[in-house]
Order: sequence, then C-alpha cells, then structure tokens
Amino acid sequence: MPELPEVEAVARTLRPIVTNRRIRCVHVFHAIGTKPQSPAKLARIAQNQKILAVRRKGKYLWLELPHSIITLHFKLDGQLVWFRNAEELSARANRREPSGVHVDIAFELDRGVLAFADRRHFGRVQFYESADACPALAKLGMDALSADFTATHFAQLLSNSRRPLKEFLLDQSRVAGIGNIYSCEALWHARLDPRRRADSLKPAEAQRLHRTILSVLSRALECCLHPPPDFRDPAWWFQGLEKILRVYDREGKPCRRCGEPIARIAQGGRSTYCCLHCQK
DNA sequence: CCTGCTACCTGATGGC
DNA sequence: TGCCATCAGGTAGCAG
Repeated sequence: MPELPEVEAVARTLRPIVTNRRIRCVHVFHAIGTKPQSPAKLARIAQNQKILAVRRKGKYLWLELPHSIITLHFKLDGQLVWFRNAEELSARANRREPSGVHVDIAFELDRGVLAFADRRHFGRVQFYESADACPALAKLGMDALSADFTATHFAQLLSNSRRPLKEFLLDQSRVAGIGNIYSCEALWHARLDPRRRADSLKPAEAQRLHRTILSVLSRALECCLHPPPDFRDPAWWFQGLEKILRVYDREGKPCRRCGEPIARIAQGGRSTYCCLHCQK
C-alpha cells in the first residue's frame, strides 16, 4: 500500500475498527516480517495491550499502545487483511485452499483479527518504545498532508538541495509520503522537468509544485476513500486510481497536454515518466 | 553531511 | 510452451 494517500486511507479505515481494542496475542507466521527484530519480543510487547490510537506519518502507519508503538510499513506490496476471529484465521492463513490467504503476522484482538501480509516480504512490522525512539520515524521530514507543509517551508527545502527534482521528492527525510507515482504526477502537473536541480526553481515554480503536490495527493486520497479499503477481502485493492493518473505508466502514449509521446527515463534507479516537451 | 548504488524478496509480464 | 530478462507503488545500509 504504497504512497501517502493509500496509507492514509488505510489509517482512516482502520482507526474506528481497532481503536480501544485489546491485543490478545500475536501470531507470527513469517518471522522475516519483523526482521531484524525478534518476533517473540514483538509478541510479548503487544500481548494484552490496548490499542490507544492509529497514527500515520509519510508511508508509516503505527498502532499506539500504552508503553510502546507497533509500526507497519507496507513497502511495495504489503497489505492488511481482516479475519472475523481466530478460527477463521487458522482456517485460512497460509492455506493452499481457494479460501487461503497469505499472512505474515496477525494480531488477534478481543474482537477480530488484524493481519499484515506481504508475499514479497519487503514490508515490516516492528516495535519501539515510542515514535521518537523509532529511527525511521525520527528521520522523516514533514508529512506532505500536514499543516507544516507550507509553500514557504517547501521552497526553503528546495533551495537547499542540488538533487534532481524527482529524487528530491522521493527523499522521505525532506517531505514524507510522496513516492514514484505521485512525484511523476506532481511534476507533470507543475510542468517541471524532473531532471532539474531542486535549487534551480524560481519562487513561482516552487509554489506551483507545492500546489500540484497537494492537489495530486488530495485527489488520490479522495479516490482511495471511495470506496474505502475492504480488509476482509484479501484480493481487494484501490480501484480507479488509473483514471486520475496523467503520466505514470504511459510511456510512448501521447501527453495529455501537448500530444508528444511520454518518456520513461531512469533516475536514481527508478522509472520517471514525463513529457520532455512540455515539462521544462 | 551529501549522494549514489546495491540488496532485500516474490510474482507478473513480454520477447524470443 | 518454456525460459529468461526485466519490471514493480520502498527503504536501509554502505562506500566514497
């Protein structure tokens, strides 16, 4: 569940379901999901604890417990799955039957079971004493949908970086939450060449990019909430995002603004989609 | 400090 | 059909 809008939609949907529920126990089916932490320790720390809150920053989601937090990161393919009870979990988790579903780690609650699944095993479930004690969270820059993300603050960050715009936007330590898809989209809407140095933007360009980031993310979030995620269906995935995308994954197809073919270029080892004709 | 590159995994897809 | 290469919405860790 990749970028900020998807994770935010998951957080909003999950919040009313698990807040104030108690974790009875933790089932670890694939220990790689907690690596390099100990699965046994995760289970011990979470056992019998009440979930006080569900929070998000950037692409990280975490459950707040009385004396600790449990962070979830979905990386490329991770997702949440909901089971009605422990019986349904044991009947379906990692079974070969048609009703079977891949599960890495499951939190058995006093009502229902919340499971984390990622066949590719990039995603992680980890524990920390607090958000401040989690190095990855501490390193995150301001969340792109938070009040801190102002045009002024953003322009300031841009002016301090010599990196190409695309790489700048992917750097979670500056602005958190933007990934490969929405960075391509925001740059296209702002008509800015992804290869340009961040510190080369004029004030009006920086302001334009700030505005397009916000509009791209909020439009995607609206899309992710209608309909909201359905954790009961393991095959569920966000629908209709393609229709709001203007450049991502459109290599060779005509630019929706000028008609020139969309290019796919490599930046920082990833694909950037852009129109080399109208993004300057 | 900053930047660039690789590793980490599995599965889907497309060319030959 | 099969096989192989390439690609995927992310980040940590390490070398320079």
